[in-house]
This record gives sequence, C-alpha cells and structure tokens, in this order.
Amino acid sequence: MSDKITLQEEAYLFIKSKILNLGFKPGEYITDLQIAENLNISRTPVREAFRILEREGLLIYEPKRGWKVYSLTLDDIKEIFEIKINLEALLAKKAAQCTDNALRTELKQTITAMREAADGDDVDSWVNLDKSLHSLIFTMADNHRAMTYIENLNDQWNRLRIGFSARTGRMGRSIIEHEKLVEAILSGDEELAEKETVEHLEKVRDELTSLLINMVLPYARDGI
Amino acid sequence: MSDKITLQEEAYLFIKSKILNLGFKPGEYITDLQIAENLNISRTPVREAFRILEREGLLIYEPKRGWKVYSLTLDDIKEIFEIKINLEALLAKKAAQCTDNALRTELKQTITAMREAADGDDVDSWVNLDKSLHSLIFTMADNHRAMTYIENLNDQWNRLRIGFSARTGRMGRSIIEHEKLVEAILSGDEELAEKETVEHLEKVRDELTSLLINMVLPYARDGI
DNA sequence: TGTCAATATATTGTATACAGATTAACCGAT
DNA sequence: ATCGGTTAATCTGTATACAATATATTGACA
Repeated sequence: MSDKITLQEEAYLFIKSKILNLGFKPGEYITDLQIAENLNISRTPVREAFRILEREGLLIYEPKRGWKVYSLTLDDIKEIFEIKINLEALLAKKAAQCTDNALRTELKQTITAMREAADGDDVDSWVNLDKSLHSLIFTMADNHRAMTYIENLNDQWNRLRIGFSARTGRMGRSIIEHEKLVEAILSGDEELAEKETVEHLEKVRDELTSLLINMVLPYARDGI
Repeated sequence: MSDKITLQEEAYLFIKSKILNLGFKPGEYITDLQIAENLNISRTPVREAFRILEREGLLIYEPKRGWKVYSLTLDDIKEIFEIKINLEALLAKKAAQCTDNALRTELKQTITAMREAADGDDVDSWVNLDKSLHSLIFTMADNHRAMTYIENLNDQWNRLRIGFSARTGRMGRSIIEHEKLVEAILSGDEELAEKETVEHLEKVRDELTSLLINMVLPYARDGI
C-alpha cells in the first residue's frame, strides 16, 4: 500500500536510471539543486544519492567543478571486462557444482524459452529471459557479493549498447553460446562452463571494443 | 599547507578507522548524531559518510533500527575469499606479464627486504613491506578497479586479525610463499604466479576460518 | 509488584538557512 | 570591440530547524 521509499532512494533511482538510459550523458555535469528541483525535493537526499552513485562509478566528483556523469575510456572497458570475465567464469564454475534440482529445472526451462524467443525474433522476451538466466546462474553459484560486483560492472558499461543497436544480429549467435553454457552447467562440467563463459564474454568485449573504436569514439565529443 | 579535507571526508575516515580497528565493534549501533557530536560537526556530512560506508559493506542500515557496524558470518568469509582469490590470481597473472623494468627491480628489492625483516623478526617492517609488495604487484597488473575491489574486500575482513594475533608464526611461512610468488612473476610464468597466489590465499583463508570456528565464534556475542 | 497508557526523549528524514568560493554577467575605460 | 574589474548569480559544504516516528520513561491503577 504505502510506497515506503525514501526521497534519498527516489533520487538515487532517478539519477541512476537517467544515467543508464543516457538521459544524463557521459561527461555531463549535474548539480544537486537541479535534481532536487526536478523531483521537488530538497538537496539533502540528493547529495546522499550522489555519494552512493560515486561509489558505484556512475558519477565522479571533480573538486571545484562539480558532479559529472562518468565517461568511460577504452582502458575502463578493458578493466571492466577483465574483472567481469573472471568473476562470471568463477560463478559459472560454481553453478556447475550446484545440485539444487529446482534451480536446475528452472535453468533448463529458461534456456528452452530463450531458444523459442530467438527463433521467433522476440527481442523483448529475449532480453527478459537473458536477465532471468543470468540471475539463475548467479543464484546457483551462491556468491551474492560477486553477483553484486558483476551487476555494478554491467551498470558501468551497458549504456554503451543503447547508443547503437548492438543487439542486432547477436541474438542468433548468442543463443548457441548460452545453450552451450547451460549444457555445461547442467552436466556439472566446471571447466567447460568456465571456458564457455570466458569465450562468450570475450566475444562480447571484442565486438563492443571494435564498435567503439570504429563507430562511437570518432564522434564522441563528451566521452562515452 | 591547507588540509583541504571536507568534514564529510573527516567523518568517513574517522568512522572507517574506528570500524577497522574495532573501536566500533561488529553489531554495534551508531547514530549520526553521536558521530557528529564526537567530531563537533553537524549531522549532514556524517550522513553522507554513512552512505559511502554502507556501499563499502562496513555499515548496514536496518530500517527502523538504525546504522549497525556490519558483522560477518562464515558465509561472508567464504564469499569474500572466493572473490579475493579469484581477483588476486588474475592480477598475479597479469603482473607476470609486466615488462616494466623499474617495477620489476622494485619488486625484487622489496622481497629482499621482506626476507630480512622476516629473518630479523621485525614485524612492523614486515607489515609495511607486505603492503608495498602487494601494491607493487597491483601496479604491475594494471587494473585499478580490481585493486580497489580487493582493498575493499580486505577492509571487510581484516579487523578479524586484530582480535587475536593471527600474524604470530605466519611471517616465517609467509615469506617463503611470497618469495615463490615474486619469483614466478619475475620469471614471467603466469600460470605459476596464479597458482602460488591461489595456494597462498587458500592457506590464509583456511587458517582464518578455523581460528574463527574454534576461537572466536564461540565467544562472539555480537557477531564478528 | 506487574501492567498499561500517557508522556517525554531520541532518532531519523527532510527542508531550509547561510557563509565561502567560484563562475557568469555586466559595465565603463581604453 | 576588448580588457579589467566590480557586482551579481550559482553552487557547494555545512549547520540548523522541524515534523514524524520510534523508543524509553514514568506513574497510576489493578
């Protein structure tokens, strides 16, 4: 009944969603007052939200200049994917050790549904199922902190996908990679699960990197 | 000349150091007013510090109850070391690829000094050199984000060492493990560097875990 | 003495106030 | 028009104010 959300949380969610959806662009400066007026609240909760977003790497405070939406460099992408690949590989390996039958069944069902979405070119379903699949794998891997780190890393770069239609064409190839990963996990083959994860994510990284180099960076005035 | 530190930073550093040194104990509740009065400042900067420390996993906010110093469970230790081992192994591997001669020389000098400190039973020097060594390896590994994650993970559990003298006796064995790691890095043997790191950290984890189970948890009323 | 309501106290979330510093706007002199 | 400098507008950091809620205290009554 009551939406017991604090104004601090509201500000946090508002700013975060703006940044992730490019409503606030990389390199753009924002002020607490601007957000506060926008949301019809005071500066106090906004400033607390700023601190959190700074810790998440989405905002950066430049002394004497103000709060800036963090803009990524190619080195950042390298760092982010290096960690992401390592952690996701770890979690894939651990998921392969999971014996919880309910989770294993759910995983099986999800990959089947993804196959259908891919065959039917249903991008929206695909995106949702993809989220479910990964959160399932994370649950099976049973390391909540690692999952949080990975989600945070994704928040840092995912907006790059919005600028151009990176999804186009990927779904078809991606389903095969996902199927191979799920198969490896369900068969309990840790090493294979790890390997599939690494290979998949390296492909994502490489595609992203070359797209950035060729199509985004040449036109990006305010960073990415 | 000017200590251009903001009161928010002062509060952050104060609370963090208190938590890390067990001045604020795990499970203890603290209020913004209490900190503010302690430092003779207002609540506003303290609240911002709270938000940051929450994101770092040192404080946790319990709705309707207040801010509590996070207290670890054995599962937390498991999670933390799983990630720590994974990331440090990655960095060791990358450090082994480093060709920067200045850094390599510094590494060599540091491990030599550590050997001397170990032989001379100079614990203070050892602790400092150990810090230098790891920060050197992190520099060689060239992934600043990963280093930050590792440091944050360490902040989460290191206070456990304070309660009991976990260092006792470890220095002698530890120097050998460190020497083997440095040798692997300098020889450029990625796989070995990774292996030494994992084995070393697994030992640390196991010692810590058994100490906790046997000597700390039985007497810990307010968590660890 | 134990229970419960009534009241006081503390604590949080949020708004507002205000000083210091920075940036932008203006304006007259060259 | 350009420069230097003065003033005005912003923005940040911090303090304080205040309402709502939760916790603790008190005390009257069974």
